[in-house]
Amino acid sequence: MNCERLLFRFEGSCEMAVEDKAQKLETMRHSASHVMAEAVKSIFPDAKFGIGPAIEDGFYYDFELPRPLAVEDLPSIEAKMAEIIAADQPFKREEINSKAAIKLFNGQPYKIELIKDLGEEQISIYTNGEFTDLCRGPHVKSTKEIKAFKLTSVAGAYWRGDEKRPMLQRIYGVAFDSRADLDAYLKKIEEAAKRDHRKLGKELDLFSLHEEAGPGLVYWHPKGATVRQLIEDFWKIEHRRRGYDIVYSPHIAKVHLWEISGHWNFYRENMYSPMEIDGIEYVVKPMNCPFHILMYKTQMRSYRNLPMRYAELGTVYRYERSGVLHGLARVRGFTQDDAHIFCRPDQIESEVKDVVELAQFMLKSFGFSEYEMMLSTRPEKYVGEVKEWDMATDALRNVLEKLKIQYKVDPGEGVFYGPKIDIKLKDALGRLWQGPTIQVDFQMPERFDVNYIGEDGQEHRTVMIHRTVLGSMERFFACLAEHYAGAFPAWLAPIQVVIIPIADRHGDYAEKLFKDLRSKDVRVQLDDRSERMNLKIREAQLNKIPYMLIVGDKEMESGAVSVRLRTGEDLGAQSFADFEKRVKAVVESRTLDQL
RNA sequence: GCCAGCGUAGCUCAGUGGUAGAGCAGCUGUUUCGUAAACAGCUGGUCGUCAGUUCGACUCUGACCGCUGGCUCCA
Repeated sequence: MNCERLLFRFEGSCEMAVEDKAQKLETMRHSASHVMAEAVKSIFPDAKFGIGPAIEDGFYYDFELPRPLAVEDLPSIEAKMAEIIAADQPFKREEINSKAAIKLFNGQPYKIELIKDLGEEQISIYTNGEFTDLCRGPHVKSTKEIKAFKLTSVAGAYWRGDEKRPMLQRIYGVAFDSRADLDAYLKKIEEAAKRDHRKLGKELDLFSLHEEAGPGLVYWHPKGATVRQLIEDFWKIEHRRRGYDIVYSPHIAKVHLWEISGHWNFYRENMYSPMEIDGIEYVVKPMNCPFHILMYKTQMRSYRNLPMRYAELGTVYRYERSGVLHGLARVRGFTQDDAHIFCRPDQIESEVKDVVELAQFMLKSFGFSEYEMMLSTRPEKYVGEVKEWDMATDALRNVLEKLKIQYKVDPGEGVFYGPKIDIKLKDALGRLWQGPTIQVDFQMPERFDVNYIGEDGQEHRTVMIHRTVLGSMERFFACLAEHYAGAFPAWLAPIQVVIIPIADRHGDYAEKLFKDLRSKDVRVQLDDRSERMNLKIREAQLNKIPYMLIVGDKEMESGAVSVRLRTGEDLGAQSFADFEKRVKAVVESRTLDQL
C-alpha cells in the first residue's frame, strides 16, 4: 500500500471520528433539554411545553409557566437536573399512533399542535423518569451520559417564532462532554465579553452613543474616526482601481421617489417620518439606490459604456425597532459602503464574480478569515417575474459554484426586488452579523425605466447590482474592534507610536523625534507629562499603542530610541532611523500580525 | 415591538425608608524617576425621568426613557 492511500484513509477516518463526536454531543445536548424539561415539570407541575432542541454549544426549552422566571430560578432547576442525572434514568423510545398521542398530551396545547402539524400516523415519544416528550430522537441511553452542563439564561421567545403567537419562556443551557470542556467554554465566553466593542469603545475612547440625542446614532470620537478614515481611504483606492466611480448624493428626497422604487410600500414603517417642505413630503434616505439611478439616467447610455459602477459611502437612516439596537452593530444611522453596478444581462455573472472577489479581498485585508456565505432566494413578498428571479438567482449561484465557495442557502430571505449573496461576520461571542451583500436586481430598472442603447440601436433594460463589500462602517468597525480586541494592526492603529521621555530634561529630544515622525505621517503622540515612565508605559499599553519609544540619557547621547512593543516585548535601543524604517515597512505593507 | 433583568460621581462599583460612599480618572502641590499604577491634598452626584404611597423615598409602587440578554425584524 502506498503512502498516499494510507494518508487518505487516515484523513477519512479522522473526519468520521470528528463527525461522530459532534453527533454524540448534539444527542447529549438534546437529552439535556429533556432533563431540564423534567426538572421544570417537577417545580411547575402546570407547565406547558413548547420545543426543546439542541443548539450550538447547548440546548434550550420553551415553556409556558405560571410566573415569570428570573436567573435566580436557574440554580434550583440545575439542582433538580443534577438529581435526575444522578438517578441514571433510562431514555425509553415508543411509537404510538397520533390519536393516542393527542390523548397522551392532553392539556399540552403546543404539543398537540405539533402532532397535528406532523400529520403522520405513527409518532415517536421518549420517556425519562416522570417526563414524556414528543420527540424524533435520538437520545442518550440514560441521563447519566450528560456529563457537564450549566443553565445560562432565560429569555422570551415567540411560539414557533411568530410574533403574533404567545411568548413562551425559554431557558438556555450549555452542555459538554466533560467538566473541563464546560469550564473552557465558560472561560472563552468570559474572555469574549472583554473584547465586546461597546466596552472597547469606552475604554479606548473610540465612539459614543447618547440617550439624550437619540438611540442608535453614533458619535465617532477622534480615535474611532481615525480608524474609520483609514478603512474608507483603503476602500476608495481599491474601488477606483477596480473601475468604480465615487459619487455623492443627498440625504433627503421626496417621498415620491420611494413610491416609485417600491420601498414606500414595503418599508414605510422603517423609514423616518416624512417632513413637509413647500407642501411636499420628504424623507431621510434609507438607502442610496434611487439616487444612483437618477444619476445614471441623466444621459443616454450605450452598451459600450456598461458596466458603470457608482460607489458611495452613503449615510442612511432606518428606524430600527428599539429592542434590536446593539452598540455599533445595529444602529439607526449608518454609512453603507454602497455601490450600484449598471450592466447588461450578459455581464451579470462576471460582475458578481468581481464583487465576490472584491469582498473576499477586503475581508482578508482586514484579517477576517471566518465568515459565512449565504445565498438568499425569493421571499414570499416580492415584485417582478419568477423567470427573472430564477435568472438572477442562477447567476449568483453560478458564481459561488465557479469560485468553489462553500455557502448555505437561506430560502425566502432575499430582498423584495431580488436575490442576494450575504456574507456574515462573527462578533466576539460568535454571533453572526450581516456584512457584505450582493443583490441582483431587475426590478428597480423596471420601475425607474433604466435603459441602455444596445448594439442593435434599440433600448434595452439595464440590470442593477446592489452591493456592499464591508456592510456598513459602523458594523464593520465593531467586528474589527472585537476581532483585534482593540489592538488594531499598526496600519490601522489610531495612535501608532508614543514617545515617552524618562525625565523632563529629555523633553527636547523627544519633541524632535515627535516632529520628525509626525512630518512623515506617522500617528505619533508625545507623552511629556511629569509622570513616571512606568505610568506612561502602563497607559500606552492599556491603550494598545503598537510602539512605545522610551528615551532617556542613553538614547539622547547616541540618537537612539528604546523600542517597546505593546506585546510587552522590549526590543532595546536602536537608531531612530532604523525604527522609522521598521514602522514604515510595517505600515506600508498593511501587515496584520507584525509590529 | 415582545419577554426578563438592570439604570448610584467621567469610569468600575458598594450602600440604606430619615436627603449618599470607595477605587480609578480630574484638579493642585511635591517627586525627575529606565520598561504595566510615586506621594499628599482637593473638587465632583437634584442616586435615568415623571408621578404616586409616606411625616419623610435614592430606597416601596406605577408610567415613561435608555441599556443588557433573548425573540421577532434587519430594504
